[in-house]
Amino acid sequence: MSQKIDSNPKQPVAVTPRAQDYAQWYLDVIKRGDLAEHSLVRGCMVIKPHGYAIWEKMQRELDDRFKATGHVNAYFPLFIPLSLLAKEEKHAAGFAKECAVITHHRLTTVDGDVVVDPNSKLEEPLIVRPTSETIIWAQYKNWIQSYRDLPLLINQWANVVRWEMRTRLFLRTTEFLWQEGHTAHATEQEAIEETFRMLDVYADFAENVLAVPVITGRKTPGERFAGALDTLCIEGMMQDGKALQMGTSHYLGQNFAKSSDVMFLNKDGQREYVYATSWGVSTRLVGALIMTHSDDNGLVLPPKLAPIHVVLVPIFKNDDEKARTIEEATKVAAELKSQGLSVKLDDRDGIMPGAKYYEWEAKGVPIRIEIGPKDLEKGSLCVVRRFVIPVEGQDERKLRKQFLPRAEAIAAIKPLLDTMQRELLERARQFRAKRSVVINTIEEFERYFAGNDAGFAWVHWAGDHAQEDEMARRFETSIRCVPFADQIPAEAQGAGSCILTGQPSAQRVVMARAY
RNA sequence: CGGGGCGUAGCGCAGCUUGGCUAGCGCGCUUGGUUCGGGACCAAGAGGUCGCGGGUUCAAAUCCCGCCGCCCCGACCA
Repeated sequence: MSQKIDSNPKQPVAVTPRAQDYAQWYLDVIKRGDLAEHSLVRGCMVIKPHGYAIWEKMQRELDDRFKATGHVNAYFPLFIPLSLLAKEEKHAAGFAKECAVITHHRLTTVDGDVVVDPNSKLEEPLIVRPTSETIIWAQYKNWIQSYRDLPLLINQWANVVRWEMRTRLFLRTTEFLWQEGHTAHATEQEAIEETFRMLDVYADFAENVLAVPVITGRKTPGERFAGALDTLCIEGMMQDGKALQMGTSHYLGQNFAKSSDVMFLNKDGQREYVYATSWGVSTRLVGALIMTHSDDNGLVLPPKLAPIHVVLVPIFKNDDEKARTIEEATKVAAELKSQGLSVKLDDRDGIMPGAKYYEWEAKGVPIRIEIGPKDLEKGSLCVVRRFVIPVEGQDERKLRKQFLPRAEAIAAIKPLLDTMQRELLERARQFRAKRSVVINTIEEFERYFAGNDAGFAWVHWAGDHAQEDEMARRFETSIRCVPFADQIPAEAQGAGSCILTGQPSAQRVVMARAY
């Protein structure tokens, strides 16, 4: 039930301000940005071309990084025999509640209705993959004989299905797109190094491409991936102060090698189980992107992920001006394209320039260039940034806009995109810093999360799983991660005592509400 | 699965309480014209199994029964 917030019904429904209703704002940004929509299937979404283009850019960046670290892509089946999934007990138990199950393979017509043919029951049900460890390791068994076959470094881009009870566009849908890396190693140490290496890839990607600052750390046993010995993660903070898990990297030990019986002959001629990792990020990252950078005008994209870097809007009053401004815009577009930029010329007729501005802003295009008759006369271009770091006492819209001599303007675009990329990361860092706090007592903790500006609480913790649940019940918070040493800000360093139990604690953890 | 809400044109809704003319409005869409430096205007159009199935009635979007679907809030999760 989206509510109209525009008093003037003649105007299109704008984006609900963040401050008014954050959840609705998120949905509005997606809608106005033309990123995705609900489908006919409950819990599933349609990723529209603009949203998919962003995902494609993420894929490209990630895939390059995977290749650079020695990985190759492959593809494994969507369906997993039930017995295969069941082999690794903890893993199977972890996913049991959210598996789609295929039980029949044929339809038939009864009295004009198309129904499932009861005679087509499968001997063994198939599970739609919630993740592919089991099916992949069933193959690895045949691929790995010797230490010479290791390491095996494979990634796949795929869809997976997890039958969640409640869904949100991009953040949690029944079907989603992701990549899953599955590697096999001869030694524990090598596998653990891989787990950390890929977490670093994710962290680098998050900060340098998504412009989302992340905390790297380790999940507590209760939050660990089903079947893993260790789960590492990157955690981001959204604009409502909630944490979002943006990627995970798991050290699986020999669990899957044992359940799939994958052994290799080492240099000493002895048979050993191989050591495994798996790691993944999903289309959830699009949600992270939206919730980190976007504003009340709609989507804001870091230039490195923007499907369109620059949109050109010609402004004209008559056919003559139309011809001349479009001609100039076409030239400018060509010059920008030759710099490797992605450029869109919006020469649609019958739409007011202002309407175009709103539309492309809602879609997150970083830079707009307006070209009107005055620019033709002066040999100038009007360059407008999608966002600007506000300056006290100055009109933001004016601040975003600059009139530059043509050549100067064209030369300025790439540096400006770089600047904007940097500013987004910096802005997000500052926001996170502002919404992070060191807390030492449970009373203080309670007050903090009772307020409207809660974010990350750095607290000492020595509790167990049950006590984590207690915290969740009382405050709706969870331990997002046990951060690595280099992630801990100066003011949060040092040992102390657990916020709940008072037991000694070597370091602080990050607690927050989470998506 | 528990609690709440909603299904009427592509989107957002009114109409239902108290059954009745040809089912309406805004946005969007099409065509023509005037416009165009921050969401244009005028005119003429196109577009509907009123979620589905029964029932009551001379007559159902409206009343009754059954079903289906979606959204929101909670218990699970990338």
